[in-house]
Amino acid sequence: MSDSIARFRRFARAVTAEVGALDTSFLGRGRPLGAARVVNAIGAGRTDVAEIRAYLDLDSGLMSRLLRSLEDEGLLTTEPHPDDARRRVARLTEAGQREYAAYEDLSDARASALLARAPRAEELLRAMDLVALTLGRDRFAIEEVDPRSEAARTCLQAYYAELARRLKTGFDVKLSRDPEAQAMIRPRGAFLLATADGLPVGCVGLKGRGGPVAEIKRLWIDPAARGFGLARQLMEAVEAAARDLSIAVLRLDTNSALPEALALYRKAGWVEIDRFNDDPYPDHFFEKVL
Amino acid sequence: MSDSIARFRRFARAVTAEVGALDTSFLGRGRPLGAARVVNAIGAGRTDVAEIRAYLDLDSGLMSRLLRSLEDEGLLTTEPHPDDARRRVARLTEAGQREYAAYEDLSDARASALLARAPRAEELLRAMDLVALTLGRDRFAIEEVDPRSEAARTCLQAYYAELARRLKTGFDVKLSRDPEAQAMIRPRGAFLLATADGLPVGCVGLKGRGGPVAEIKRLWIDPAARGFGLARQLMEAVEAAARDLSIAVLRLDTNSALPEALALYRKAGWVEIDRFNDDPYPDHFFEKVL
DNA sequence: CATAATAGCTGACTTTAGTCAGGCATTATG
DNA sequence: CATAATGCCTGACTAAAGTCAGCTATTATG
Repeated sequence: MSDSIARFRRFARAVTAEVGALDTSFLGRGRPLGAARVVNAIGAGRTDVAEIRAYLDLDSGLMSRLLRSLEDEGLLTTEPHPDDARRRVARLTEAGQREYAAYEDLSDARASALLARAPRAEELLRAMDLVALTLGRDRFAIEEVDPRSEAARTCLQAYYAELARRLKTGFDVKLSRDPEAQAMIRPRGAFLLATADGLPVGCVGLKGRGGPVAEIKRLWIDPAARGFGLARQLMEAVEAAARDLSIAVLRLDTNSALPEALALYRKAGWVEIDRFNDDPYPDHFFEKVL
Repeated sequence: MSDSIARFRRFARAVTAEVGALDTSFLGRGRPLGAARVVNAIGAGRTDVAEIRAYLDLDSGLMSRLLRSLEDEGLLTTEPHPDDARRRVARLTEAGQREYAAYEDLSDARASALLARAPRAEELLRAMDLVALTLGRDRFAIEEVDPRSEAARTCLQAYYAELARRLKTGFDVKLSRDPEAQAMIRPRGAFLLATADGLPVGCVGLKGRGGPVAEIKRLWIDPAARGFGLARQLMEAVEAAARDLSIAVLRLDTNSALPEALALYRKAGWVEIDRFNDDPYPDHFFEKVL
């Protein structure tokens, strides 16, 4: 398949040009690229000098000089790290934050200009998601969030939409047993969100009733994030959360129109049991003793 | 949709890291990036010095010095352009070709390493195609080729596969009137191939019988290249080719399962006519007087 | 508590990239 | 055929990036 390599490389050429153009636009703010990158790294939350150095792959001497020049410009201040006075942390001043915002605006403007001229923007974004997640040096992060948070709701909406698409019967949340949020918040339950580079890419809910039995609900992975073992990671994380909440037995229901989910549960040691609710959508029921 | 911007930018971060890593790997061959880029540009077929300069956006002084240093290394030779002695053309020596091959190997290795770790490589490539074509600074090129050439056959295979997928009846080339290649080669007809950055992305055939009436066949556009008006461009090009061959009347048949094709023909001034063949697949017939 | 390791800083570099004015052939143009 | 324009070259820069040895202050370790 040398053709795949040619296709990959056509892609690489196209994005190289795009990346170069963005760098050039950064120069427009009268500061060399190295300094601009430092401002952006700090603005993005990388405050530890060593961390920035590792991220940007800079020599310590060069890093030091860049910090000094940005300090002279009044864009940042440095101070010793509270836990270790050998290390330093950098912080943007107000002027620095304005500069960072200006760089962000440049990037945002490029992004929206490009999206605007794309004939099928949503399809393009899905493609970009897949590429970003495959190339991504950051792996996935899993955190516990409120199921009513915006990120959680984004995932849930996508989950409902996918069920509606894939179940032969369609899917209407109102007809299903929609767990109220409290059941998926500690101390009764939990709701886990998986993110990649800050954007939500998957979720799973643990719906408890205060007793030793709880249910796994709403396991969903962004199509672009499938194939990386994220569902398994989320399931492991939610089982850990359940143990933490002293849950002894986990249950879940699912539908045979979702074969990848069935396969996952079977492989992860879940055993099939009889129907335990009268929800109209599921046709398979599983249990796992922790 | 500020979320789209966030998604775009996650993509940009991921590919920036990837691009940077490739550049770094180029440095491993003991030559600054500028010089490496020149070697690659020439290796890729850009021999004219002015053309390389425009492509890499280099100052004439800098370009000159890079050429000189590569000449000193024995990687290339320059000579005056045969048509215009002010211009120069650069040519890689054998040593230069070996260096170019080494750079190509580095790129290929990165590409295949990345593709190997992608869980769904074909889906990833489709995504990359779409991104590359949307960002691509090079627009499409249309050229006349032999319908039996490899690139043409790639398109035709994809065309047949798509018909098989989209027609309710399925599609079997053998049951259709497959024009023999001679009918799509001058002087009887023509076959046009659209490429993007060297890779085939669409085709159209003009099937003539020597008389004033000819048929348009095999119009196909790579899904990743749809929405850019390429079908219209190909139709215009094939009409021009038909005029060039003194064709007076063009005909074509198509199927209502391909609504975008029907819309295109109607918009381009084609008028619907009665069935003019007994091919089992088409259910719509069009004509255009040139 | 002496010693080693770590994080960052400074000075003194080199290399790479980029800029600009002027020059020399060569080619186009009125 | 004089003049202008073009394409490339050279010299003489400046700016940015990257390297390296040695320094100081701090923290970890046996």
